[in-house]
Order: sequence, then C-alpha cells, then structure tokens
Amino acid sequence: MAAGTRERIVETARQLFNRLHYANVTTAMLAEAVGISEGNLWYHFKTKRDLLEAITGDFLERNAARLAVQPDQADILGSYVAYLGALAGELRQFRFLYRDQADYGAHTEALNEALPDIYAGSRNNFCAFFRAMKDQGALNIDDDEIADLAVNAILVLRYTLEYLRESGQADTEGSGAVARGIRQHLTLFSHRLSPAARLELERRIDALEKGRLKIRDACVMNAQ
Amino acid sequence: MAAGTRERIVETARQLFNRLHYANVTTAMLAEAVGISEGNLWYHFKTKRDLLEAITGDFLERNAARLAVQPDQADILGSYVAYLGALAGELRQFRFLYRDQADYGAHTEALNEALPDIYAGSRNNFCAFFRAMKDQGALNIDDDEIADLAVNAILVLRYTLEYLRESGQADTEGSGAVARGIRQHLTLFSHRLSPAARLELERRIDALEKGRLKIRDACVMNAQ
DNA sequence: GTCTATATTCAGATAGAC
DNA sequence: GTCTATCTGAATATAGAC
Repeated sequence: MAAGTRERIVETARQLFNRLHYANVTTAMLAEAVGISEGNLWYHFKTKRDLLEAITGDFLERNAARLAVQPDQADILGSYVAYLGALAGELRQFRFLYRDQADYGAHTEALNEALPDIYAGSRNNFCAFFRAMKDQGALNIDDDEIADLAVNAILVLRYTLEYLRESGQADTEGSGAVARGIRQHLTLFSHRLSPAARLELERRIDALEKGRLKIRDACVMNAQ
Repeated sequence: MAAGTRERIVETARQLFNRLHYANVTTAMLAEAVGISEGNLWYHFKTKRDLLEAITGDFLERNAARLAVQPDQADILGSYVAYLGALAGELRQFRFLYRDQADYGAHTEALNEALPDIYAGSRNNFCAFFRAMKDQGALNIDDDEIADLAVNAILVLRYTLEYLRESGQADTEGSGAVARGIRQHLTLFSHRLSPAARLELERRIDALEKGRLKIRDACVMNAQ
C-alpha cells in the first residue's frame, strides 16, 4: 500500500489543481482524495509549496523537450502538427500552472524565472516553422510579418482556454477546448497557405484529434 | 472628513485589487490605504463580497455602454478607434475583474452570468466594424472569415495583458500594455487593409495613445 | 459614522504514538 | 510511513463604546 504514495500525491494534486484551482484545493481535501491522512501528506511534503515545486519540476522537464523541437524539413506540416500536439498536451496536463498565475504569489520562483524564456522559446519555435513553410512555398507571408504571426499563434493557442472558461464554456480535460484553440489558430494564416498545404494541415489536425480520442477511450476502458 | 467615505473605499479597493489581486488585498490593508479603521469598513460594506459587487456594478454599467456602440458609417475608422479606446479603458480600469477570474469563486454571480453576453456582444461589435470596413472597400476579407477575425481580435486585445504579465513584462496601469495589445491586434488584418485605410488607422491609433499620455500627464500634475 | 477590542473560522503545519 | 490530536496564524467579521 505504501508503494508510490508520493507519486500518487503528486498526480492527484495535479488533477485537483487543474480542476479546482491551486488555492481552492486544501490539504485536507487532497489527503482525502489520495486516501491518506493529512499527517502523512506532511511527511511527504513539508509544505504545500514543496508539492507545487515537485509538479513545477515535472512541467519544466516536459516543457524543455517541447522547446527543443525543430521543424523536420522533410515533413514540415507533419512536424508542425506534432509540435502542436506536444503543446496541447502540456496545456492540458499542467493547466493550472498556466491558468493560476493570476493568483499572485502562488507560483514558485523556478517557474516565474522560466516563463519569459518559455514564451521566447515558443516564439522561436513558431517562427522556425512558419519560415520553413514559407521557404517551401506553403505559406505566403512577408519576412517581417512572421514574428507577429508567431505571437498571435501563441496568444490564440494559449488563451482560447481562458476565453472559453470566462465565457462560460467548458475548458477542462475532455471538453475539446485545446482542440478548439488549434482550430482557431489556423484561421490566423489559413488564407495564406497554398491550397495543398491547407488541405494537408487540416487533414493532419483531424488525425491528431482522432488519435487523442482513441487514447481517451482507452483510458476510460482501463478505468473500469 | 466623512464625505464620500464609501466612494473612497470603492475607488481605493479597485486600484488595490488591480495592483495586487483581489485575494491578496486584506480588509486590514484596504482600511489602512483608505485611512480608516477596519470596523468602519464593515459599517460601509457588510462583507468583502458586497464591496466586490459594488465594483462589479460600476463595471457592468460601463461595459453596457461600450457594447451599445455601433460603427459610424460616415467615419468607420474613427469610430473603430474610439471603440478600441473604450475597450482599453475598461481593461485598464477593471483589470482585476478580467484577470482574477482564474480564482474560482472570487466572482459575483452577476458577473459570471454577464460574461458570456459580454464576449458575445464584443464579437458582434467587431463583426459589425469589420463588415463595415469591407463594405467601404477598406478591408479585403471573405464574409466567412469575419467571425474568426473578430474572435482573434478579442483574444489578442484581451490577453496580451496576461501574456505580458506572465512573460515578466509589466502589465499594470501606465506600462503601455493595453497599447501594445492594440498594436498587436492590428497585425491580424493589417495586410488586408487598403494602403489608405492602413495609414489612416495607424495615424488615429497614434493619436489615441498621445491623448492617453496627455490625460496621464494631467493626472500626475493634479496629484501634486 | 467611526473607533477599539474581540470573536470566528479554517487552511497550513507540527508533535508524537504506532 | 502512517496515523490522530493539536497548534498557529491570518483573514473575515461582530459587538459595543464614543
């Protein structure tokens, strides 16, 4: 029974934080959800913030892998969609880290320091992809417009979640909110894509979502 | 000395909430900032939430006026920039109401119920402006692209503030964050504007910002 | 209307037995 | 490693004098 208590705490906390907001999840609530006593919680994590730091560490690791992605020149559109998939998973799995920043002081120093680089890295990623698309004739855009398009793409992908939540539409796991962000971001440059590239990109994004659904169904079956 | 204590509380609270986050402003802090005792605070507002409701009421009133704006067919670009100015002022003055929604439960029922309509109304406003620009030959866009452009405009204008804050850049009053959002949103459709409309829009946005600066300078002088 | 003093609540954290 | 019992501190709110 003792096996992996720490891991179960981290995993349960991440899910509860995503669902209810970091500040609204009490240690009593968390202990009950994990099925242990509060005292045991404090044995594994000296403070609630220590727990937050553990989750933040997982996030930073996964994020670093995403930022290291480069366009595959042999398959620009395929690698772009793969990148979108990685970003989408990150937004879903670490939803509260992105969302609850509004709660000043709720964040670890590590994350606060990393965020400027995370956004800068993301901008570089998108610029690299858009430039590669342009070089291959798939995207019709001026050089000096690429950086702005990258920022717009980040804004749409990242904040469609908040927009849906604020306007009363579901934004939690399984609601399809991240997928809607991906669709919406396409409207930023769809009209600048070659007809072939446009079709291909839409086809691959469909496939990405179908894949997600299959994974989700498998999880539901496993949960029985 | 008693004159307008209630108003001073509301005004001071709004500013503190904007600067520090609703949840981080304690009633003790607020009472000290206003220069009254905590007991007196409770005389004017039975609960902290009552105070929030008073501010929310001010917001909803101002917001309703903005949503009622229609494009002036005789001066589309001028009325569009005036609309942007109204939206910008709202985002600045009621910053925390937009931002701290992540703090689940921090909001009044009134605002939670109004938000879907507020976003829907804003989308309608932007659609009306873009359609008018198209009809006058200022904007080159397909009919079925207008709704998406409206959503993108809202996302950029509203969330550039969060993007700047998260990435470590100032987003508070006087930082120019809202102005940056206005600039960024222009990149969504700048390439689709006629050269004349493009120049005219940029000129008017410059003027809007200059006007703001003049107002701000005046405030600083008055504060002496 | 405004103050001082006090009460209430509850989340975060500790102590020590098992 | 896990539990039960208890403590602390901070924030919201009340009571009652002036």
